[in-house]
Formats: sequence, structure tokens, C-alpha cells
Amino acid sequence: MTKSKTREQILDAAMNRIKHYGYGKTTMSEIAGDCGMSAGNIYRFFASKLDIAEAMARQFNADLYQAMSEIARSNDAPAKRLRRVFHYSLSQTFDAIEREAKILEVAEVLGEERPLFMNEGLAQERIYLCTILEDGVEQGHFAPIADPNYTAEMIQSALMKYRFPQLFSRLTLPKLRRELNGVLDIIIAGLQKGIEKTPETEH
Amino acid sequence: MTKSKTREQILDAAMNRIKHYGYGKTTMSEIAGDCGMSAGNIYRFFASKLDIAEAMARQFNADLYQAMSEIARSNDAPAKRLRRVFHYSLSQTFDAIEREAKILEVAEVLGEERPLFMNEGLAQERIYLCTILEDGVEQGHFAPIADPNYTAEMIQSALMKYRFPQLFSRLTLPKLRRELNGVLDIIIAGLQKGIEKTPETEH
DNA sequence: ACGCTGAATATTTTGTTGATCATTCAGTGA
DNA sequence: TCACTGAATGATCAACAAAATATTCAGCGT
Repeated sequence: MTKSKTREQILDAAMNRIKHYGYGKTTMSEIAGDCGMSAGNIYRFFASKLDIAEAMARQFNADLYQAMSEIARSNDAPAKRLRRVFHYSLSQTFDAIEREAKILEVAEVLGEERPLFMNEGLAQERIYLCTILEDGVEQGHFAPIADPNYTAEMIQSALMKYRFPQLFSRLTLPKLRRELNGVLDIIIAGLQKGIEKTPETEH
Repeated sequence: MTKSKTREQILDAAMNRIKHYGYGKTTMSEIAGDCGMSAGNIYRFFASKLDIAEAMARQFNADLYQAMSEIARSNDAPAKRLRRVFHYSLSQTFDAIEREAKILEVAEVLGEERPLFMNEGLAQERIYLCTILEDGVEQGHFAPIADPNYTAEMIQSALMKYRFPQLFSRLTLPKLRRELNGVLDIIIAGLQKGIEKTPETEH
């Protein structure tokens, strides 16, 4: 347990520095210095500097998933829950990057060096989306869905642009919200109507 | 007319080199050498090296728009035309980059240095999308659409990922096609059902 | 006047070298 | 034995100079 305490201390020190100076500009020595230990000792708690960044993102995601989970279980209409999940995610990510621009660098580095970690997050998010989709079908708001996880994946694909907003465009938050709502309008209409899978493969 | 002939010659020489060696690695002198002229003379036909890249992309787009225009005017059902437009664009872009990997660099440079050029292309594409959407409404396949250009914009947003496939992901063409179809399934269902614009702004 | 050249200039890229840094691990103190 | 240190190692980065390169333009030949 003291081990986990030290780990938290390291992570905390790292986060403070990285948020302020960026991933590339904070050194293991500095983090160690903040914790009153040697750089080498950090490696007893994190296998690499990248793993610190990953732990940072994991913590950010944990909060996000917590909120998503609550939204997914709420009493709102399924369509509204869908909107809330993606708007919440957009706002949180946008604000975090707005507040601490250096967080974008962490996202870039992880996207590049840890592509599987990103997939993990998408898979987790899909769990909440499936809940909403299944509720929607059950309550008669959505037409039957053959494979909710697949449909969730397609919804994620369509909304990829709003995941790390500042990474894919330079739109302001209001414009992003407007677009997100527009795309959601179409998706929700599609879910209500019922999706007919494409009959044949085009050339 | 001889002026336009020379311009074409320059563009042609530039394209050959850029496709093979990349934008950064081909020099104005080399292009000029291929055309038997001095580097300075190129500037009587192109304002800058970037403008050569833009002309290159413009030529690629011209073919794309030509095909899109034909698809948009075809007799297929509107839903099918929508699919064909995006699948065609995906295949063309993917293949071009597959064939000449250096083309991706041109896309990157233009995306970075000429963001407005990208918008121009999106606007052009929307013209064809609007044709399809309006046909679809007229023929009773799609529910009425208040603002087709806006809806086209939202469709483009949802399909952004498939525009420069190798830029946003590392998926294979079959996987991209599968995803594109999945997202299109939802969009088309939404168009058939009719889109209710989001009633209020969230949080 | 026209179409072009090639030298001049400004900007970028490249190459190099010294530092800095991430990571490892033998060894220290408790 | 356990938690840690600090020196050693290789990798990466930063800064600066040198070399290429993009761009301009005065002037040449027609």
C-alpha cells in the first residue's frame, strides 16, 4: 500500500509538471526531484515515461467513464442520453485542453506510441453506448439493432472528429457543438428508423 | 495559349518528381531543369512552390468531381448514389496514396498551409451531395430536408475519417470500406426517417 | 515590348557537436 | 532482504554553422 502511495505521489508530481510544461519538457529527474527521490527509483513504479503519460490519461478517462456510466443509466430518453454522452465528452476534453494546452501533447504522444490504449478507451465507451442503444430498443424508441456493439462502433467512427477536437480541427467549442448536434440528429433519426445493412459491396 | 502549354509542362514535370521523391525533396531547379528552363522562369507560371502542389491537388480533385458529378446525376436510387460518391472518393484517394506514398505528404502540406483550399473542395463536394439529397426528397426516398447544404455538411463531418484515410488511421481498405458502409447505413436510415433538429442546447 | 536567364537575397534544411535525458543496474544502507 | 541511489550507457534534443533552396529582379537577347 505504501507502494501505491508513492506511485500516486509520482503521478501527481508528473501531472503537475506535464500540464504546465508539456510531456517533452518535463524530465524524469524533475519529477523525481519533486518527490524527493532519485530518477532511477521512479522505474520501480512506472516502466517508462510513456507509462506515466498513460496513467495520466487513464485517470482522466476514469472520470469520463464515471460520468458516462451515470448518463447511460439515467432516466432521460435514450436519444438524449446519447447526446449527453458525446457532448459531455466533447466539453470535458475541449475544456481540459483549453485550460492546459499541453495536455494535447499527451494525447498526441499516446495516439502515436500507444495506439492500443486508444482502442481500449473506445471499447470502454462502447459499453455505455450499448447500454443506451439496448435501452432505446427495449423502450421502443429505437428500431431493433442486430449488433449493438457494431452499431456503437459505427457511431464512434462518425463522431471521431469530436473526440480530440483540437487535434482534428481548429473550430471553436460552439461550432463543434453545433456540428456534433447536427451529426447526432442524423444518427438518432437513423436509429429511430432502423438500420438496414448495406445489401452488397460496391466496387 | 503557349503560356498555358508551358504551365502544363511545368506541372507535369513537378508531378512526376513529387510523386516519386515527395514535395520536400523536389526542388524548383530540378523541375526547371526537366523543362529546360531556369528556376526563375517557373515563377512566371506559378506564384510559389505551394501553388504547384495546389495545382496538383486541383487536378486530382477535378477528376474526382467529374466522377462525383456523374454519380450524382445517375439513375441509381439516391441512397445508392450517396454510397457510390463516398466509396469512389475513398478508393481513389486510398489507391493514389497506396500507389505513390509521397502524395500523402502533399495532402499534409496543403492541409497545413492552405486550409482554405480544403474547404473549397468540401464546398464543391457539397454541391453534388445536395443534388442527391434533393433528388432523394423529390423522389420520396428521403424525408423532407430543411437545409440540404447544412445536412450535406453534417454528412461530410461524419465521414471526415474516410477523406484522407491514411492520414487519420492505419486501417486497410477493406476495413475502411466496411466502416464507411456502416456509417452510411445509419446516415441513410436517418435521411429516410427524416431529421428532427435538436430541440434545445445541452448544458 | 516580351520571354527568359542567372545572380542576389531570404528562407529552410541539413549536419554536427555538445548537452540533456531516459533507462539500466551494480551497489549501498537499513 | 528491501527500498533506494547514483553512476554508466545509449538515445534524443538543441543550437549553431554550413549548405541548399525558394523567391526576386535587374538585365539580356530577340
